[in-house]
Amino acid sequence: MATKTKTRKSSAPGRGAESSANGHRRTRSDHAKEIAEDYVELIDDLISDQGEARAVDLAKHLGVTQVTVTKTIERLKREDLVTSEPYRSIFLTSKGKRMADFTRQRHQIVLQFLLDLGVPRADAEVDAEGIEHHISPKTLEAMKRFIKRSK
Amino acid sequence: MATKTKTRKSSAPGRGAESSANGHRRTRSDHAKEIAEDYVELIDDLISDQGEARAVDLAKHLGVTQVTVTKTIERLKREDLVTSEPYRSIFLTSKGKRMADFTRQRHQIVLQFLLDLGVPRADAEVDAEGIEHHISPKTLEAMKRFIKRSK
DNA sequence: CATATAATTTAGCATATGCTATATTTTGAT
DNA sequence: ATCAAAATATAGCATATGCTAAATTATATG
Repeated sequence: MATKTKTRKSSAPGRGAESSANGHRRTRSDHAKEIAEDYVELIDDLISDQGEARAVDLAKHLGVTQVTVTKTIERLKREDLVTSEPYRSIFLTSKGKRMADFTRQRHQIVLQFLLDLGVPRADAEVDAEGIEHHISPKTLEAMKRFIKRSK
Repeated sequence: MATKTKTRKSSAPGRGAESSANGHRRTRSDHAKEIAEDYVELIDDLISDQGEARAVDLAKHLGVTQVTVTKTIERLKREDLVTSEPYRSIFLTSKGKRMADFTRQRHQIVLQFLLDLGVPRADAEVDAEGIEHHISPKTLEAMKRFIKRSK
């Protein structure tokens, strides 16, 4: 019944095949990790700039409600990235601080890289936020080399 | 009461302030859009390479189960990006095809850019998948210029 | 110190993505 | 044509992120 125009049994697409189960949408936990990086970096910034990190400020900066912040903070607590007592401000654990430091450093490199590449600052800042979570060590090094070259 | 070491009312952190509610984690729908881009691009590739796009192949390439694919395809149908009948293969709508074309073009540019930057191919391929969804038009143009320069 | 305001939490809900187990349909081989 | 295998769908569940509304706690001000 019905005309089958193509056989199913060809297997292994020419291009895009070798990526099987990799490279692509990297499991749900990767997304959660991006969120975690955003949070710890912002918490660290707020502590530096304002002396403390309050949920209300996180909410403002992240563009979400305080409820969302509270729930995400609960997860970050479970993952030993932050600590906080009810109705008090939020602190980073040493693990959280380490993540924040690394994330910020990477962020600065990506931003400077985009600027040196000729991307207008406004766009560079937005894009840096978006792509920083997906930069491998190799790419980060290539970006560093490029920045040095640009000096 | 306890000692308060810092006042709360400083407002406007020195750096990282102007990003308020922007630049950062851009609403849940942005994540859904990334997934959509991955799907339509892969569907288009599979149709080109194998003649048709089956859920089982999508699952294999994306590293998720067929159930997850089915559910996401349901959403993409609602968004008028794909069509499919029960137990049949998946097709792109014109809107889906347009998205796939744009996404693939952008992907190629990002990949070539990373390669020209000196990133090893294996890493470049993984990173391209990760960052391609976060590249603004301005950055894409800067990447194109860089590629031309590298020729 | 009493109280209004601000910040936080709790409760309840929605959506997107992911899973396993099981049922159903299609495909392919005999 | 039958029947086993492959593909797909359905049911039911879990987690992460997001929301509004309402309750609770802390802070600031008179």
